[in-house]
Amino acid sequence: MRLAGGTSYPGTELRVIDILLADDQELVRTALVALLELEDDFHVVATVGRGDEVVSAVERTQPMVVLLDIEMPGLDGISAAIEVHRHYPNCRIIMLTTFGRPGYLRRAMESGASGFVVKDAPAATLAATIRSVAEGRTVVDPVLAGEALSIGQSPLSPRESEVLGAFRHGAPVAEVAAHLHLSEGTVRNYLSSAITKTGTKNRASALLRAEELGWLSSP
Amino acid sequence: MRLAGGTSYPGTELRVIDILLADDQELVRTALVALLELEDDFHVVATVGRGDEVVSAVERTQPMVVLLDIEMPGLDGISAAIEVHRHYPNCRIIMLTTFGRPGYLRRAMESGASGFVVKDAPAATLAATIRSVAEGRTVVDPVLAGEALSIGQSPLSPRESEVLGAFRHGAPVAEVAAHLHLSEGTVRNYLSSAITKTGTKNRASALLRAEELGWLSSP
DNA sequence: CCTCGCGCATGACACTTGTCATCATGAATT
DNA sequence: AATTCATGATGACAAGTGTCATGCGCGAGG
Repeated sequence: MRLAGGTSYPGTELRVIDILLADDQELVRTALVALLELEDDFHVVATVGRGDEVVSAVERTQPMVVLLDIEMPGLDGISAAIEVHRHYPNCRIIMLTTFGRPGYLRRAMESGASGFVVKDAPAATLAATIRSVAEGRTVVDPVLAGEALSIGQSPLSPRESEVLGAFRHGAPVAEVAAHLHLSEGTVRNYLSSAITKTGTKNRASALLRAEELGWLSSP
Repeated sequence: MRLAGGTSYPGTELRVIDILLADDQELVRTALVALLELEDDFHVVATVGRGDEVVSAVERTQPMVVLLDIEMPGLDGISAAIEVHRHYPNCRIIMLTTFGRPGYLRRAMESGASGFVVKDAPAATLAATIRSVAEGRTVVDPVLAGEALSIGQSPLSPRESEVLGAFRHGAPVAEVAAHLHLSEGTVRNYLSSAITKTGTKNRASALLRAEELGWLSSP
């Protein structure tokens, strides 16, 4: 069965695409395998539930395409993509994630990914993306791509996004300052400029906005 | 094929369980359908992507079991469960969610659900839960049930959790006070006691803790 | 070379938050 | 009838937070 994309004529032999799937939720992972295996030109050769298991699984199974969720324990999807791309540059990577954060998209593509699909997309989109990417093309959800271009990249300096991100657990300034080996004043200055640049009025909303745009560095 | 649970002998006729699936992410929804349809005693009669479409879909298709994600646009899963349970008390409900918030579990069961499965669980667990629930039993992940019992219910008064929840978007006190038609002082008092009861030091961490335990009222 | 941006720091100031004491009301218990 | 308790309010005070001016050193680019 084919959900979308590609062409196959009677008598044409099928080129099976070997896929590795990385997603932290077991049920979703298994379900996606069931979905992908409905296509007769897809074959899932391995699945992993942690980012830090991706590279060794790629080594073992040599898949053609790797589907990577961004939110994963151990190692996030972007970092995993960088690792895979460094060791196996011929291996195609598709990011598959819940949120279409424009900043994520940019970093994903810079990390060596060839495709970006949100979990809100229909199954046909995923199938079509896998086939296109396997053939060497680069595929990004057009809506997302437009958003990413219109919003542009993060206005936050690396340090600003690092400091802002350090407040994700609601710690007070003093703790964050100690943790980053900075003075409290410095932390408040970075915070202040991050608040200004995000167009918000306090750290909490700055954090929310930065997060929804994918402007925060490493989790 | 059967992943787990139940018994079937050669010659025994199969009782097919009609299922309605509600999940906001199209890809996950489709994938879960593919997974469930692998079982020859499951049949997915309808899927919806919004909480406020659940009841009418139940009316139309009269499923035996409803699988409800908690996070959904339109109407959250718990409220949807209450509606379904009121109109169709014979229809069995299973909550299927990303997080095992103990508070969610409690409210889910009070809302008339018969089962609670986290998306981290293996597919066999879901299948077994569906079969058990269809036969009239009540099934809750034992780990989760233990947690819920050990933590107990929310110590926050309804008003406290409402006020605390109003800070989810990072608004300052003045705005929240205006929005809730309260004086600023009152808001700060509720906030203060919520902070105390969650054992935290500021509203941000109070919010995080309350959220992770499922202590906040309506989204 | 010299400016510009970034990283880092200090100190001062105004404003926001968190805590506490106190008080009033109405509903539910005892 | 007395007590408890959630709701709602005020005022005062201490901490925490956000802004700004100012300073220094460094590296990249005009």
